[in-house]
Amino acid sequence: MKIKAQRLLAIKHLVSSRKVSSQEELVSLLEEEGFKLTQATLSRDLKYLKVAKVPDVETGYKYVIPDIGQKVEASLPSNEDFPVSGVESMEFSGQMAIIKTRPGFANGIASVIDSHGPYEILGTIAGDDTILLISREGVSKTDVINALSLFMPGLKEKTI
Amino acid sequence: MKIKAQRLLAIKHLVSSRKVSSQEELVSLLEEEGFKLTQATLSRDLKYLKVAKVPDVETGYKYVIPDIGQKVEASLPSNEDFPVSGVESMEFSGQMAIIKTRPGFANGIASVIDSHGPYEILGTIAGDDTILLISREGVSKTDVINALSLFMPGLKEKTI
DNA sequence: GGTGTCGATGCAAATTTATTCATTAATTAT
DNA sequence: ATAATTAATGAATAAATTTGCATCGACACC
Repeated sequence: MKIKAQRLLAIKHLVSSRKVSSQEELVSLLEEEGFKLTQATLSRDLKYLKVAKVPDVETGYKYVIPDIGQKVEASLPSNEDFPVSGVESMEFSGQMAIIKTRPGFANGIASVIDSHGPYEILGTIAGDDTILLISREGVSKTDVINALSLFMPGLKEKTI
Repeated sequence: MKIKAQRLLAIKHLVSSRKVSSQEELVSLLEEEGFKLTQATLSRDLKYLKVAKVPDVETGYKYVIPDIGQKVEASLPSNEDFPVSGVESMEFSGQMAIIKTRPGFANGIASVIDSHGPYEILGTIAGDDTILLISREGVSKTDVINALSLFMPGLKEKTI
């Protein structure tokens, strides 16, 4: 049906161009554009479009269009276990860990860790061949290793 | 009762390892792992972790951990309250603090901190976008924030 | 022309999720 | 230590979302 297709398009456009925080709000916006529908229908539309509801700092919640090709890490394509090959060792001290890398690799590896941004890791700082990693309070060494292992398989074997 | 951080980790793990389709379901799963909490708390946890609810063909809906690339906030603010404008966030862990900055800003901001040399701050180390700040023993988190706020107004709002 | 099927939709109920309020526990300041 | 703040949480409630059911209109077929 013609109207529905246009409406879906309008929904996509609205959702991606501004922060919509509830379905009722979106119904109003659609009405301003000449679409007449109820929230129930919108719920079905959003499900059809796979629009997700995600927490947002500013507005509490917002709807987002699913990203299609997003699994890119620009600088390190198609080499998933590259990072770990640069790691020489990993050792803990309290809630800190020191990761020794091959010379010059520390920054690259740290940026990989940062880009994955695991909840467990508060932050990292890299020198030339050493990374200092600070883990969040209440997080165990095992937690850290597990979190990193998700994208750095084999890391466990490097820990002392 | 276990610690909140552990619960957040458990939530993260559960959500990423299976398709959870409602908060009540997740409350049950958490209970099986020994966490006792209500749906209200879980709602807050999910908001904190920015876990999104997304339509799923199999289960209707599911929760997903936020993906890496979604920070498309490419706004370049004015230098009015430099250097705090370069600060993304500040978070404490024990007597350390991790300050996240915009890429490349860490050294500049750290040197500003060093040049003011507040008594409360033992020292800083800067990477590219992260500063590790070590505070003196006996100094509270608030002390640190207050000291820094003297020349970095608005920093308090950046702390997590 | 009837009649059946199907997709779209509204209404209202059911379900799910978010928030308010009050209380308690932690942390920090005096 | 004691007071003052701040953070965490549950119970209850409000708000938001999903869904069952009935209807309507378009189309196909007899």
